[in-house]
Amino acid sequence: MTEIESHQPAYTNGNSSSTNGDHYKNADSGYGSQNSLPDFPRENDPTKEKSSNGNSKDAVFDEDDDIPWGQRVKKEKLKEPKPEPMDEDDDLLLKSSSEKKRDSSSSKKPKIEDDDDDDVPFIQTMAKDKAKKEKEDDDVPFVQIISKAKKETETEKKDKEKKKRKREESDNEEEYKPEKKKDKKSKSKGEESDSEDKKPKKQVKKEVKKENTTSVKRKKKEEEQEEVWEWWKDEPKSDNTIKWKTLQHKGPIFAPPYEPLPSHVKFFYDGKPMELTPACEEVAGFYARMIDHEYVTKEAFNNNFWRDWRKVMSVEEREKIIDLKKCNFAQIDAFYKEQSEKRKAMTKEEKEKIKIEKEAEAKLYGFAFIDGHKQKIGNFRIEPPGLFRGRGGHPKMGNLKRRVEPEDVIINCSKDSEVPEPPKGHKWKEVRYDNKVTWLCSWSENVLGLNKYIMLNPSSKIKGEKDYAKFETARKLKSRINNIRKVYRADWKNKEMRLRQRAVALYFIDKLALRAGNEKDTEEAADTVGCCSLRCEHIKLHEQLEGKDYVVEFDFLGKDSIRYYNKVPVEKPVFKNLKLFMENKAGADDLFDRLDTSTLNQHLSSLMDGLTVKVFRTYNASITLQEQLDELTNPKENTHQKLLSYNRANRQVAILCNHQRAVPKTHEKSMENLENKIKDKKKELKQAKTDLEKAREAEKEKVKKRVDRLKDQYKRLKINHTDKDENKQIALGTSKLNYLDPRISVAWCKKHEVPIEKVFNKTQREKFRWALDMADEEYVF
DNA sequence: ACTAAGACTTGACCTCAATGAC
DNA sequence: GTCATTGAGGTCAAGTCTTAGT
Repeated sequence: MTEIESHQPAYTNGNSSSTNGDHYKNADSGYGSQNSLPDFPRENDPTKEKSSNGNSKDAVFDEDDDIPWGQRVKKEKLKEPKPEPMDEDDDLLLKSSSEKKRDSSSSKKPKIEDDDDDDVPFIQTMAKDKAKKEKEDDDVPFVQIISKAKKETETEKKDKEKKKRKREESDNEEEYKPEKKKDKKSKSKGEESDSEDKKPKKQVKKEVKKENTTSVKRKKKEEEQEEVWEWWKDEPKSDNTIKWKTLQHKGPIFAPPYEPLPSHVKFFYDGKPMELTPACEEVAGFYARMIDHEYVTKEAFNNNFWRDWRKVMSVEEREKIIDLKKCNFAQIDAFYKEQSEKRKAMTKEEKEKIKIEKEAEAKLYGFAFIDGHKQKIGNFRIEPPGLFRGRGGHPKMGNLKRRVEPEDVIINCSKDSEVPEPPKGHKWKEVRYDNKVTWLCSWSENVLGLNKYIMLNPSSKIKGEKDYAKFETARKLKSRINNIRKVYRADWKNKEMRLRQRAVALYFIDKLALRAGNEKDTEEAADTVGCCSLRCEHIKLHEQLEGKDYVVEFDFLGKDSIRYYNKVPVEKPVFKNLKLFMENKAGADDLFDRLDTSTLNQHLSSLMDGLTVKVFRTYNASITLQEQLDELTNPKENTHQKLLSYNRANRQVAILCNHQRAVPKTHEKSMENLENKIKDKKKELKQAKTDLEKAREAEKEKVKKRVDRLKDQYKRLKINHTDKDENKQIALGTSKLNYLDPRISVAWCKKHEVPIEKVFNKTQREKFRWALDMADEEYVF
């Protein structure tokens, strides 16, 4: 019999379902982040000892540090709430003033060098003690930093040289120009409008200009290779339903065919080896490869797998294999593990060979030509078959995701382009010429029946333009937000329930950056919610909690079944309305029963062109970054310290958006290691200081340098430690990539003379090329 | 008006290679 | 050299929002 062991999951968050109470366990292991806009003092995470002693706002509770949050609440004296009719105007006036507070409170935020921890966001307080010690050694010379910077630029140089060599090698093979010519040819055929012609002309002009300069050759080569389409310098186009004029590409790369297992690798049924047909064996292999994963401990996963596996079995197999528990996949599992070990152990040459092959493939299939411009494709490989890995309590987890054949694939390209060839002996499902969409290929996935697409990379014009537009909409919201807030505040006392619900929901969306919360099919997806789909069971109302009035306690599973847990003081009319909405309802009833996302979005678009729920998330994320950067950055500090501030600002956004990440198992150990290093460094530094005192005059200078160097190293370690610790369960990447107007970061870098590479990696720089080019240090979101 | 499908963005997870520590 | 750690990049699921269909 196979061991279907109950392995410890590698990651612990996200997989709890709301029905079994698992997520409360998760909460105790540190997942409740307290998030709201920064103007709300962030409460300490009850689950972390470290965090509970830093924030003086919560000083009342210091004595209770070890008491679970829930119990603290009981300890609190419950003041009798004054039942006031919510419709009264003075009631609302009261809120307006607190709203004002919200707008100005941000200026109260402390600088990080400030010793006073009042108001420090909870995560920052975690490293408070250490940060304080750090302050002793405030004046550290720049020597080390400079030398490190040098090192980095040197490696970067090397890197560039390597790349250049590569480029030069490949330069002869493929030229971009012919494609351009082709494009022009097709244009001269008369299909294209002349307005479209403007863009390529501009580009050409630029190239010609360069040719007249001295170092023509190299520059030209580089330019051609990288081909930056500076679309943001072009006139904005009038019709954005047309996504392209010409589109040409090579189609997708399919998953390699299944390679049957070598004969010595056996599947065992009921203790006896059993030969499987290739189709059956392949699916068995999918399962075998997941044997270590938490998935195989889940009933739904096993059931779904079992059902689908049986479908691909031959009649004989189906007759014989009747119990999953009697299946032993151990040898198959071992075989695939061995394979991956082998891959790791390959020589440099072998690895290099594979790399080159992949690059060649990417060169051919990884680019499309849009309106004559070469553009990177995002995902040119079709998803391989496997078992569906739905997250949270997804009802379809473990279902077989079948292999996609060319016969499933629709190709989209322009009529006059070379239509990609299907693999030999195959046909495309369809070739269409739809320039109202941006995808190059599509197919329908069998588990949920949804369409999948091959689309362009974020660095492409098509994606970039949209991204740019997104941030422009968010900026427009900035100029309208006061008015919009006024509108929804007024609606809190609207006669119509539906409008009141809308107004309260909008308040949450604005204040907490919640997602919209579309309705979901419970048969097809995990039970997760957003704002509009919140149910009564997801919030608790506290007239008083932790010294604050009218606190709403949120606890629900959001996107990807990530838990959202937050206690938020709200304004009184909101609180009263919530009470009203929940009257005579059961836990599973919708909180906003008269509201859905389309109604809400319709309303929003009537308030401002292009406004949807999502825009609030973008707006709040970006404005938070900007405010936090202004507050946290100290121009006197060195680059490292500034970067810590940047990360902290970024982190505030990630907290707001509830972007969590699983804490790696190795985290504690890794922190311990760092702490040891810090201790060692401190000793070393102490020694050096003593040496300095004893040193003779001639040697003083030398020893002084050593002390300085050590000081710097010590400090850097500390910063590293702080940053890491604060970051342990917060993921910064998502917000950086999707919510933060990149121009804010670019401007900050310019203003504070921080190299942009420290903030955006290569991919991010490519995606945000438009922002790098556009923003100066004056840029204001 | 309502639902379903389609298109596109957002998001966590995962792999792998580079790097650093020893 | 080995091993652990990190970060980039890739993967693909899960959202949002729009559009099409009835």
